[in-house]
Amino acid sequence: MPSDGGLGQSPSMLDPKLLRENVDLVRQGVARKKFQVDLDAVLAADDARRAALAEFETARSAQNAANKEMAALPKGSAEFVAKVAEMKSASARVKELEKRVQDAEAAWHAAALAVPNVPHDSVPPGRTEADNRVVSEWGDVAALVSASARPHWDIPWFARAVDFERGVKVTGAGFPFYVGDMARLVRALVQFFLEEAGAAGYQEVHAPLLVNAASATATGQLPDKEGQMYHAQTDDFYLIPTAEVPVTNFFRDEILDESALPVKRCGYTPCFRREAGSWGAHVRGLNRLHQFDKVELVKWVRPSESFDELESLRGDAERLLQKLNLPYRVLLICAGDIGFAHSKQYDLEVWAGGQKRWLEVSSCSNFTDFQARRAGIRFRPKDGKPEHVHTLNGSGLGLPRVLAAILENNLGPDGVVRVPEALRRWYGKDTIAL
RNA sequence: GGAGAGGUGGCAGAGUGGUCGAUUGCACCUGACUUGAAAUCAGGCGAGCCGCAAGGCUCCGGGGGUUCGAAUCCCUCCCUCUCCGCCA
Repeated sequence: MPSDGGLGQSPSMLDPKLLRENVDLVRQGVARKKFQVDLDAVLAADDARRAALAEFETARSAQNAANKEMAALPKGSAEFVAKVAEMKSASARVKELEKRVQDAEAAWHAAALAVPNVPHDSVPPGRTEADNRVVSEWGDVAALVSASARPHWDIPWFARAVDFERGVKVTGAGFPFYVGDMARLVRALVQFFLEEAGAAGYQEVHAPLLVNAASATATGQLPDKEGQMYHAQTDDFYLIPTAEVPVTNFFRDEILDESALPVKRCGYTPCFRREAGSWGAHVRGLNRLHQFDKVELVKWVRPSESFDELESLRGDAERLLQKLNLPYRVLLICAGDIGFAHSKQYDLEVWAGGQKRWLEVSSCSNFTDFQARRAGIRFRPKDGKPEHVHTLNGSGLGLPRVLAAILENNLGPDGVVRVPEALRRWYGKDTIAL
């Protein structure tokens, strides 16, 4: 159930106390990101809200006391009747003050929603993706240069294996059919990713593909990216753009046992993205789709351990590419290119030998307490008050671009693609060609 | 989709207009007793916000209303259960 909080409990994304007591820290952090926000306006709204709250609480306190006295009075007595008359105006005033508090809280909350998470100290400065830092590379890209290399959409049998035209007829652009061996290969990849995640300690969940507005808000898709999600309007549900949304919301408004941390979960789901306005010239074939498959890794961890957990999460994602023998590089995303809710983010990019391009197949991020605050996910320390957990997630991995890299990197002169050894257990043979 | 019954603290479950943020049981924590444990006894035990503090305020599925006063009455939405209908 969506709990948008009553009086006195307005969930915000950034810790309001952090903002109040360390404005400069937040100001510097936000300045490193690409988002613009008027922190002074947020602070002013916070002041206004607290002032209104104090005034309301004083009036309410008096009203409560008077009501307690009345409870002891005989109902019909003259004293009682006089008191009722007296309290009428006081009651009206309390109502008015309460309304003012609600307005002030709504204004403050709206302002606070615009404040992004602050980037971690280890995040490099920069304005655009050109400033992202390559922190490691794996595999031999040069070895993939060959005369027969070509983009996957130019492989003669590709149009039969991944049928975009039939997809257009049945649904629209970006909803292809995978046919025969290609469908098998998709299934093999899903199996492989899930098995690997399970072996790395992630508990598998099979999640809802439609979520309500409260869930989409908690993980940050709403209100920011409303236009990027498909919306089932009759029931007001959103098609998930990533398993991150349902999987992270599993624990929404819950307090976890500290002994259970870190909680690690994985889930395979199709993902649906409208990708409005982002269709460019080099978006062809499997590079960008409206519906695609992905296995997502999600962690809920103690705040003190979240940045170490980010490193191991990234390692879990990297291992998949290594086992598939696909060359890749790891980017540490710069402050200016990092997401709104993110504190630190690594992207994994696989080398597609035919297109001779790097394709993003995973994004591994630490959201610190940003999502947890919005989603109300806490843990109870040994002896103490509940604290927000830190949440992390990463793709492990997104399918279509991995598929593209497999096709392009393993294509022989004979037009046959050799399927990575790691997939044979589920794929059943060692080549694909239709 | 229709009819009916419900939604209260970690769980169970009282409470139908005022001293109820809420009886009680279980679970849990502390202490006593015990060699230790169990049993028993005593005490404690929801969350959030404002405040230097004292203290105050809010929360009984969500939202709105009636009232001096709402867990309790009204409206609305969501959800759960039972029966009927439909259906992979």
